[in-house]
Amino acid sequence: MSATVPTETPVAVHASEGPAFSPLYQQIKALLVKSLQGGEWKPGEAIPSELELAARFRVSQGTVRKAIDELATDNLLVRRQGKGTYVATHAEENIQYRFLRLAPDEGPATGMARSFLDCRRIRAPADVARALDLKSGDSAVLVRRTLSRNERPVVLDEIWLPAGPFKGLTAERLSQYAGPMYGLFESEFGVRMIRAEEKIRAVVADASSAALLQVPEGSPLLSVERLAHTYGDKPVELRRGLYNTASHFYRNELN
Amino acid sequence: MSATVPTETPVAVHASEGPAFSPLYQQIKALLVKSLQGGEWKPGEAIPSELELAARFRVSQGTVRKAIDELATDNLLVRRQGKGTYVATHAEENIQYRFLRLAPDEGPATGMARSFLDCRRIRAPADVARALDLKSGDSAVLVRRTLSRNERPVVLDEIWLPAGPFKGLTAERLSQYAGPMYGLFESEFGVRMIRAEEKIRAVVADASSAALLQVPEGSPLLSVERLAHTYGDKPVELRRGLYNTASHFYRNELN
DNA sequence: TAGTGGTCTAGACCACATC
DNA sequence: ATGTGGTCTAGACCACTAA
Repeated sequence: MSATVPTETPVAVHASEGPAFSPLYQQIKALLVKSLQGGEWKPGEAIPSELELAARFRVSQGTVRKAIDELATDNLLVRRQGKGTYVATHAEENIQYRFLRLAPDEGPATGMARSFLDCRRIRAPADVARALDLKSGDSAVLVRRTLSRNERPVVLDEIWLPAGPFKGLTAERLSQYAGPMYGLFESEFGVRMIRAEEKIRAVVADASSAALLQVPEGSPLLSVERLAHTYGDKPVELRRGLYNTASHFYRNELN
Repeated sequence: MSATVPTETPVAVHASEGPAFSPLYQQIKALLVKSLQGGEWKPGEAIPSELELAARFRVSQGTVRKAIDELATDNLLVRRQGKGTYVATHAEENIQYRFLRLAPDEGPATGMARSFLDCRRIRAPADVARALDLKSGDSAVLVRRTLSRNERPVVLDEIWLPAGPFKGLTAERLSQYAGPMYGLFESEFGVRMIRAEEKIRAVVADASSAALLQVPEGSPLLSVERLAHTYGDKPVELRRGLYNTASHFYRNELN
């Protein structure tokens, strides 16, 4: 128990060592990320207390604290006063869709009904392969689905994933899983999404999109291309969404 | 010099005082915001050193530090190692448009050419009055302008401001001012924008928008409605933008 | 009551900018 | 050489949670 994790190799000290000085707490932060990435602590679990980590890394509590603080603002960890610090998880999140910024014009932002159209394995097109860092010819999983509110489809998503890490993903498993999709990815495939970039444009609906979203062909739609990354800024999901913004809007905060 | 600012009334101590416990550093933060709002330190100027502030508030440097840290992440202050801590300003910002999230598909994100269409004083329509917390019948300033890249218009903005604080704003002053518009608002009218929310939709161009943006009528455009706030979360600008996303996109980061 | 994170302090020293 | 912010420490005490 007390010795399962030996005192870590003391990190490089903060003496002037020529190039690339890095504060102790940044080094601790990197070590913690490594442990998270390596699965030493699983999503939803508590990590050791600050004092334990301080002993393990041979630094003061304050230094560990600063490292954890940054990981908490990065949403990799969640602090709970009196209880401990936990690995963030998509599974038990109150917010249904952590990255979905779509809100209804009126009424509460209730959950939306999912409907999976298909889930196929195909060779990744060149642009998808480029975005996901795949070699040309590598196969990918393509999932298509809609989200509806009040029986009306609002979102049409086309989700590209590298086939390797997502072996065994089927439309059935997607339908049966209750929580958010990223929760499934995390618990079943060990891929945790931590950050994403979106490129947003206005486009017009083509015939097939119009049919699926039940709008006239040529209607304006919001095109949202999301590239989601896991640890180490590795891109692992390319999601192309079309949003009907007739009674919804994409909300953003600028600071 | 040393006594121009007397020791501040010691803040409420952190004894259990029934309802609403607030950490010392939060109280310091509030006091600093008050000084910023009151103009004790102007945008671009340095605030007193951490040790000076610690003496003034009768707390430790670490407590002042934590308060300043939060104000820095809120973009109200800017820390410069070895020099001091400065009041953030829109005037001398490297980034041309702090809140504009539009990026070109190709090429660098160079500055865009502004062109002011008009600047009028009119009674605020009901929806604008509601957004800006004006009484119905209050007058407002309406500025219309375009932003162009490579001689092609990309953005058409309709900017609503409360007439009171912006007395004396004319199209001419807008055209003559070199920097970003928020820099003008800050230095000439004492209104500093701190935070904004945007609601984004896809729409189609009507006749007049299409003409100004040089696109066919019915083209898809990104509608970006921005509500910008100053200190105390007071809304002071409603900006309705139409973006041509044929060769540009709205970029967003999700954490 | 014990353990956790949260706050606050005082002091040392480092890195950076300026004179 | 001086002054600024940046890092790190050690220790005290508070607030919250759970047994």
